[in-house]
Amino acid sequence: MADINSSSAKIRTAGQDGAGAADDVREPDLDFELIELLFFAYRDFVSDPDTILAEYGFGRAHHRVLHFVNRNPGITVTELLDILKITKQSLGRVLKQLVESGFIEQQTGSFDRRQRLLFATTAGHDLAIRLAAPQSHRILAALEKLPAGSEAAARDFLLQLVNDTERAEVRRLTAKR
Amino acid sequence: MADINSSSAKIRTAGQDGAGAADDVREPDLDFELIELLFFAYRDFVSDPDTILAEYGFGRAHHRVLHFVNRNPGITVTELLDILKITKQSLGRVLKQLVESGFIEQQTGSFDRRQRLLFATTAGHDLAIRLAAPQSHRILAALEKLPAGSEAAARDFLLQLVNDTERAEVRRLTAKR
DNA sequence: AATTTATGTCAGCCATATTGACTTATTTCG
DNA sequence: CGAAATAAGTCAATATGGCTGACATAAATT
Repeated sequence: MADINSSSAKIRTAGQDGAGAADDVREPDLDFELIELLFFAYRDFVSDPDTILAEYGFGRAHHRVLHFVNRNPGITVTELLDILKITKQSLGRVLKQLVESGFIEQQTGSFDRRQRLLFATTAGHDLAIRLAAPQSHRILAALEKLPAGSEAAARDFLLQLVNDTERAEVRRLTAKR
Repeated sequence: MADINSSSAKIRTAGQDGAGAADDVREPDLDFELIELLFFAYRDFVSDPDTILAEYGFGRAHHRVLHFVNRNPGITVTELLDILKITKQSLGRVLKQLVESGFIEQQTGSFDRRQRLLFATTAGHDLAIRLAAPQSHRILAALEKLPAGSEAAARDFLLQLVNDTERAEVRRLTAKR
């Protein structure tokens, strides 16, 4: 293997040139710590259900859809799209698979017959609970190691991270029960 | 459009049948609230840099690679794979693009000449900062609305969400400066 | 009656991830 | 020294989950 970059151009190094703080790597006004912790926490948090999902040939997209349908019985397709922030086509594929495999059922709306209200079947509910369990255990295990009030603090922090325009809706969806 | 599911099978509904709490939707032992808040917070948090990335034809994968290279000058490919938890092939593609477009440079390791140490170029550093800025602003704006101590509480909570096996390493990577 | 809305679907494309096998260079170890 | 292990790069094939744009149908609204 030949050497790479033997004539090194302008790269940034971590000091050690004895010239003082001229090439300081720190960027003190940016909260890298929380940026990275959000990445690492989410990385491990979403990986929990993967082995369960693999049993059914499902992916994380199926998980998200099933979760919010189970939690919001009778939700419409449009409402689901607003939550997931994906396109109709992207949702359509996984939703169809969940319906065909018997985890979600559709009912024509009684007020507005254009709507297809979505419900988890018993199997869908059971699977949603199985998928939520390891994530919930991870959260509760974390909170057990932290002082009282940490759950409320975490809730408040995460809610404030949500877009201003979405916060009321997210509060409604998450805090209702 | 024909009706769907006119002969409805076993679906779960949200009460309203006058039969009491027999089909209660709540699952009191699962922390759905924090599960969902993590989803919503992360959904909006990672969307911040998208428009900047689109300027360069990059995606979120490029962002993650550039971020951790910029923050860890001289990181090896193996270390980067451990952080991102993706395969060598997945990393290879985006890393190659970042090198070819001049945001990351490689240097042969001096101790171990098999290694390719990764560094952000000046352009890479500048882009990494541009990408981190809206995420950091989102975090700081959230913390401004919350009581003192919320930053430490958020940090502690997120760190505890990380896998036990990874926590020490994540602490080392994030808390170092 | 015309328009808007909710949903579904087609065709195609792109980004990002996977596995498994294999190569090269280099280091480490017996 | 020679064998084995390691770091990195690459190949081919495949899957998932996003996207756009266009179009169709049914039903509600104006």
